[in-house]
Amino acid sequence: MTVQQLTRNQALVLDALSASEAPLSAYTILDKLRGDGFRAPLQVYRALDKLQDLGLVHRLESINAFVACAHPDQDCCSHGLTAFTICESCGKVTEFHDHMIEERLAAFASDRNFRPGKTTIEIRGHCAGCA
Amino acid sequence: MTVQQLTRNQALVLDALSASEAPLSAYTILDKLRGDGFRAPLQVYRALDKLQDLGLVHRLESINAFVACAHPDQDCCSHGLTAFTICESCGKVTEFHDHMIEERLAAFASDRNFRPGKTTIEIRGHCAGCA
DNA sequence: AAGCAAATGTAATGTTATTACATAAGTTGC
DNA sequence: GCAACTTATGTAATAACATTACATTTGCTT
Repeated sequence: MTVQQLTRNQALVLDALSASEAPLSAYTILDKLRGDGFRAPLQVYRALDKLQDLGLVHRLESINAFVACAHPDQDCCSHGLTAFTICESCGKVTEFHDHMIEERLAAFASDRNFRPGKTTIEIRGHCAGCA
Repeated sequence: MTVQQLTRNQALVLDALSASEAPLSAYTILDKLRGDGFRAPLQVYRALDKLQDLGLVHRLESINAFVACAHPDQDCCSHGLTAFTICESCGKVTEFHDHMIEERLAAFASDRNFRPGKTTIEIRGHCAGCA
C-alpha cells in the first residue's frame, strides 16, 4: 500500500486533507495538527510538497489551498492533466480528467515549441447544491 | 478609446504592465510606481481590480502576478475563456483562446449543474527560446 | 450647491510561503 | 557496527502577497 511509505508528518497531513470536505490552507492544516505536535508552517509545507510529488495531494492555485487526490491509485493523477471545479459557496471540489482538453493543450504547446510542465485548470463557481 | 476612461492610478498600473516583458507582481508594480506617488499596496490592488473588470489585465493565479491583456480590443478577453503558457525561465507569457476547450469545460460543468464563474488555465513550462 | 458613487490615501493587519541553520532518522556499502 | 550519504525534522526569522478599516477627495448628476 502506497500510504505505508509515508512518514508520520506526511500521513498526518494527508489524513487531515482526506477527512476534510473542503480544501484546506496550509495554515489551517497546521492548526488542526497542533495537537499532534506540529508547530511551524514548514512542517506542513514540506509534507505537502512530498504528497504532491507522490500524486496524493493537489494544490488549488486559485485559492491557495490543498485537497487530497480523488483517485490516488491511478496514474492519471500524478502524470496526466487534472482539472477542478471549485464551489465558492461550500468549497466542494470535483476533480476530473479530460483527454481531449489535454490533447488540445499539448497541441498548442507543441506548435510553439513550448515544453509544458505543470498545468492548472480550475473552474470557480457554484455547485448544484449551492445554485 | 477605452483607455481614456481610466483614472491616473489605473493608467499608471496598466502602463507599467504593458511596458513589461514579463508578468509583474503587485509589489513590483508598487515599487515601479513609487516615483509617481504610489505608497501603499492597496493603490496597486485597487487599480488591478478595476483593470481586470475591464478586461485589460489578467491575473496569473499560479504565480501571483499580473499581465496586460494581449487583445484588449476583443470581447473574447473579458468574457470568454483565456488560457496562458508561462515560461518559468524568462517569464514570457502567451495568451490564447480555444473554443473547443471552452466547450468541453462548459459541457462538464453543465452536466453537473455547476455554474461556472472565472476559469483558470495556465501551463507553466519552458518556451522555445529557453528550451 | 447638494447629494451620491467612485476613487484615493494611509496605516495596520492578516494570510501565505520561504530561507537559513541545526539536528535526527533511515539506507547503503563495507 | 559504523562511516557516508540522503531524507526528514525542528525552530526561528523573514519574505511575499493581500485585505480590512477608516478618513478624505473627486467627479458626476440633479
